[in-house]
Amino acid sequence: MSEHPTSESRIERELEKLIGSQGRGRLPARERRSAIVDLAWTDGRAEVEVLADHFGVTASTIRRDLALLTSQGKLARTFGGAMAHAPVGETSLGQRSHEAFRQKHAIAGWAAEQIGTDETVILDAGTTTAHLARALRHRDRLTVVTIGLTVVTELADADGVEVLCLGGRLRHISHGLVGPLAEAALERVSADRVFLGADGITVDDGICEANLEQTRLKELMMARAAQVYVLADGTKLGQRPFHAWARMPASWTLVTDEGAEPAEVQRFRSAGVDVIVVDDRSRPVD
Amino acid sequence: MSEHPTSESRIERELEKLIGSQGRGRLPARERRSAIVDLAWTDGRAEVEVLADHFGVTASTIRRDLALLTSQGKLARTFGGAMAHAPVGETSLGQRSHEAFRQKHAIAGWAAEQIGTDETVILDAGTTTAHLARALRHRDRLTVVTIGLTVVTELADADGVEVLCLGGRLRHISHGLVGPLAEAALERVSADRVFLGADGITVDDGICEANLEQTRLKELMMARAAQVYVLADGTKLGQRPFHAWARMPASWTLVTDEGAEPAEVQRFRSAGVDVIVVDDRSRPVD
DNA sequence: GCACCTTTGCGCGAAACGCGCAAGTAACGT
DNA sequence: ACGTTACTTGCGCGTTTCGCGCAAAGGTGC
Repeated sequence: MSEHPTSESRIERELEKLIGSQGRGRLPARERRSAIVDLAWTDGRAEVEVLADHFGVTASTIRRDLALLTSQGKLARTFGGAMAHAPVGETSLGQRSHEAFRQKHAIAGWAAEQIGTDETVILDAGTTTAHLARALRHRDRLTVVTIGLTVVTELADADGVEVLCLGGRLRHISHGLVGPLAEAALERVSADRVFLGADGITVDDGICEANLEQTRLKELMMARAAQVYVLADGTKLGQRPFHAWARMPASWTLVTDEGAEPAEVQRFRSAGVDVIVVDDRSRPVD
Repeated sequence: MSEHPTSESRIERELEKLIGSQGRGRLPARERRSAIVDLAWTDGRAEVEVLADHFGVTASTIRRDLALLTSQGKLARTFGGAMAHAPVGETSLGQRSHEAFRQKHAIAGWAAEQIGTDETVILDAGTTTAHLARALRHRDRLTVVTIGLTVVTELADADGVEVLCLGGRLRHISHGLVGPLAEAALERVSADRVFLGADGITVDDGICEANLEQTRLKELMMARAAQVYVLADGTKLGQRPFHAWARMPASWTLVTDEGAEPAEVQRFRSAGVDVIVVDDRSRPVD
């Protein structure tokens, strides 16, 4: 148009101030960003153009905001805008379980195949059992009893699965329930199978955990199920990271992946443990 | 180069087939898409170029795949690629609570202010109480007792808050726990305050819910707390969507927003109910 | 063998991106 | 009160990415 497109838009901005095109003045940057997160949370996603229009700023500004918020982990950037960043890993299995996704997925896959229709299974807390829960989402006529928040979350919308959540105090680190309430509830149910996770597992002492509250619960779960499985990727075998132990029953099954030391596997087999080594590769996701 | 750039790349493709540049042939479309989801889940995100290179197809194909998978809700599209889609609305408060975000947020904000240090509060299941839980995330020296899965999820990483999850059978529709296990656990705790949600609330009959299992639980929760609050946005007042009712105690507080009918509010006040009407606007998020 | 559907590659115009610069604004110290 | 500093915003511009349409290739069933 004229010689100075810049000065023209400056005039527009002046006018904007005077007449308040967006009404009641513009929000400070900080509030605007907070509001963006708000909006994104409200309807899951927010588009750049819409936001720019809504706040009366240019798309550039919105993009900068989104870049900032993304770097802060409050949002996730998409093509035309951003989406509410459900902190994958906090609620579900995400970054947290990146370590050994394939292994855990494969182990969980094998475990899921063992569970028949109309059975009742107990699932421990932990990322591996969360994978198992995920594998059970589309199952029908199945009852899952659990102390794991991640497990419940995975099955929250699995209409075909009956989910029984034992109560208890929430351990923020593991997202599992522990304490008297869990133990009392456990006394009121029994199951066909129990699938346990483990911070470490040895032939001599059994499952290793951070404290006795957890190991006690694991022992109780084992006592309430006919068949006991321990799901532990190869790195857990023979490890003793803590000093609380859950003793194993006479008969149980160890499910691990090919990353396990053959010598370690042999040690378990020699002790009469039924050891399953699943193939990491070629197990489709969903 | 030559007159036909197309024919040149066709030759390249021919060569690709013969020498197997990507090794062992190309995956069928269906498997490739599955593998893309797998990869995205594994490391959280996947870039178009990387995927194209990995599968030996063009970026166009990958984009089409991503578009398809996005429409199926399996992935979320980002600028240079895609990311693992943690379905926000399923786990936490997302689309589900879209309806009345501001109202619920404001109500929850007021409720949070009532809770003092070292108190124990019972939180019902529901989106409004989930908002309340969210408002309590950064609190310290506080015990939250709940039957709401969304509440537990919100507080899963709130290290300062002691979370006691009552057990029970999971209602997939409301993400709440019900049944004998929940009732039994409730008998073992009491609290300073209880915050209840409601599908409908009337002066004469009290809280309206879909079935007696829930209303029974609500009555139990009310009996276990010194102070009773019902959090219900304006649209819930006077509503009778179902036919199961929870009777109210002699003294209780109704917390609603300005969307409530003044006549309706007056009806509650006349009946001796303590009614709080919070301001929807100007309550910062987080 | 043929017709039909799906998948793939490619080109091209449109959209979105982000970087750098300049101008404006708020906070702070002297 | 004034200047300095840090921050924010708008704009231009080159770059990247997107997605649509078309034609060829591959697969399937009659």
